[in-house]
Amino acid sequence: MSIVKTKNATMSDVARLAGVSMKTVSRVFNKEKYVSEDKKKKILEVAEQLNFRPSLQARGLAGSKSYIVGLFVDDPSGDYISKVLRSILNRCESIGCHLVVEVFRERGNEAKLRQVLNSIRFDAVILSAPICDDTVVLNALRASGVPTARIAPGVQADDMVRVSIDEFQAAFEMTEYLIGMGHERIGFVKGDPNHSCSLDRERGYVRAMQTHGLRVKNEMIVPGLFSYASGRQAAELLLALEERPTAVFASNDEMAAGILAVAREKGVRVPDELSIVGFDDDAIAATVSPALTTVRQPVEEMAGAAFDMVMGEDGEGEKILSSSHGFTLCVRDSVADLRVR
Amino acid sequence: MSIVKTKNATMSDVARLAGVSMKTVSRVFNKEKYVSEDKKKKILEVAEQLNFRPSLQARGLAGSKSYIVGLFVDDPSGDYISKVLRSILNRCESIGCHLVVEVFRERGNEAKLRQVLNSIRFDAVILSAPICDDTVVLNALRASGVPTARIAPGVQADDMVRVSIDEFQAAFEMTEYLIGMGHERIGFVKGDPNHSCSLDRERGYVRAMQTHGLRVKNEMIVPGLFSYASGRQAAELLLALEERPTAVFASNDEMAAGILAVAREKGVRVPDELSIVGFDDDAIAATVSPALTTVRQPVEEMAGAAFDMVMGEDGEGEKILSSSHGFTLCVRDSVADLRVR
DNA sequence: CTGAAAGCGCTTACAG
DNA sequence: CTGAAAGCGCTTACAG
Repeated sequence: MSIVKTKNATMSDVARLAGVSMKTVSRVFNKEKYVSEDKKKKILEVAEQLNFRPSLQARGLAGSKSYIVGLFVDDPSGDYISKVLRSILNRCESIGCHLVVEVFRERGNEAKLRQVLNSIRFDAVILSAPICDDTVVLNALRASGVPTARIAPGVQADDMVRVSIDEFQAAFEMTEYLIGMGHERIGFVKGDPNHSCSLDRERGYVRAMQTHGLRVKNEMIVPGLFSYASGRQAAELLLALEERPTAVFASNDEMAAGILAVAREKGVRVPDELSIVGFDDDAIAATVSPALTTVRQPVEEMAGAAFDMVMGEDGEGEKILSSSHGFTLCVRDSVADLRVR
Repeated sequence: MSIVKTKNATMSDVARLAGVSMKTVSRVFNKEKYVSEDKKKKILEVAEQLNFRPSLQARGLAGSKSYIVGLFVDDPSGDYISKVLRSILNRCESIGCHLVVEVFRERGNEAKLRQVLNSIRFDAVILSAPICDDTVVLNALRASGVPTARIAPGVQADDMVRVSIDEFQAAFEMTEYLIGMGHERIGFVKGDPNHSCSLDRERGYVRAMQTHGLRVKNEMIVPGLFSYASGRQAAELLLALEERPTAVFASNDEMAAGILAVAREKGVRVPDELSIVGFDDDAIAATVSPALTTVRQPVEEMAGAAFDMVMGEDGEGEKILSSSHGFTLCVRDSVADLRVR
């Protein structure tokens, strides 16, 4: 019943057995230079034998680095966050640090913020949307001095790392694509208004319509929340219109999938009677049928870049604080070419 | 450029300003009893004013608790893990501890295991499949004395917490459901052989077939890996058969979605010409069209139970080490009733 | 109900 | 290239 819990070896154990001081052992594990090869070898040998690793808690307390990076999300679900997670976890592994995930469901949750920021010392914190635009969070992070990276931010914060794509341009091009396929009555489903990209995407749509001399009707722009369910609701509105759109641009793929489902239930053929496009190239986009034409954004690459920049901030030389990433129009089967009719 | 990083207040700051010893402050923050109400009030007041929270790193080093729980996964993606994550993150928040996620891609990765287990002191570790059956991991965890919970484990380990559903029975009932709908030629797509549930589900299928006097043909059982792509491959095999199945039971919903897509591409009508059922009630199940009939397992409830049990292990009284959860047959639109023909 | 002392396992800042 | 001392911010084990 009472299994002996083998106590971990400590740095001083290693030092003693290797016949050196703790400081020298510390040097080896922190990859500092100025350790003679033979001592280094001996230390590594003893450490291996004792199965020694420096304690995260002890280093975090004693030193200036914590080997912990934080990822703050509003919701840990969904394909988008999965990609972010996967990418960051890979990076953490390769540099030997660890990821702590924290959930901030509502905006400006100061209690949670203090709880987290005052108790854990992070080497860096990465913020996904919409938290990356929560000024309460940003200010607290700034006050605490933790290097911070923001993925797809909206509000200005020039002191923090940011990665993004040109949301406006991507939506503009997608809309132009639809127009190029002969569509004129194009509906638009907005994203969650809490996400700054929602407005950018909407403006891209509007601008493209205007640029091509097409009328932007209010009834053609309906609200959405980035969820499948909200996509379904949007579809109900759009399909109830007297003059139905021939194409709908949903601000993300989940909503596009919801629209697709409703269309099918109502016997509206996609893409023949209704073309549908999304945004993100979420896993769902290639899965539904017809597969969704969408805007692919390189989420993993972006999250990786955010990590690299924010963890490199302390280095000497000029620091890179911002990177803009490319997007691709991913053409699949959900758009009809009206020009061939 | 050089913003003053406001140094966090420490417990001794609070003690000094409140006119008590550190130990008393410590008592308050650890909710120990035997602190007079007035001192407690004063301490809380000062702490609030100083915005004080006990340091995770310091408590972890000094005390027996670390306030860190680990979640080990083989892949952080997918709806299943998202649910696990969400559930555990909720629990962590409510008891004031933090989640560290670690990825173990291959089995028996001793290097990573030592790295993680020797450097971080966890209060508990939660293992998802298939890591929960990796004996190297289990032994290391046992040796380190960290309370461990396993979600849907296969191999025996009576000293560890486990949560599960009756995979065999669920697959049995789903197969019986298909048989009850008049199907006799029922194909089966296996899951990833690394997951113990795969074999259980297959056995449930086989047993149900036998129980109802139906022939289990080898060609009707095809391999799969729980991925959408492997579902597609399985569909190619099954649909190329001279005697096609009238129904296919995929070991999870992602594969079922892949089968559905291939069927549609080949002009095979679902469910009229081919019924398809899955397992998990993954987000994708309700999203595809027709919506998939599937087995719903209460993943969040299971993960929550795992957390509660493993964190309660230290308590006095008998500890609950195992919980079995209910599943539901979730009937949607992907099965044809052959009896009405 | 309260507190003084020691110690957790490292890194820092120095000194050599 | 190497090391001795102090200290990080708490909890533990005692003593009262």
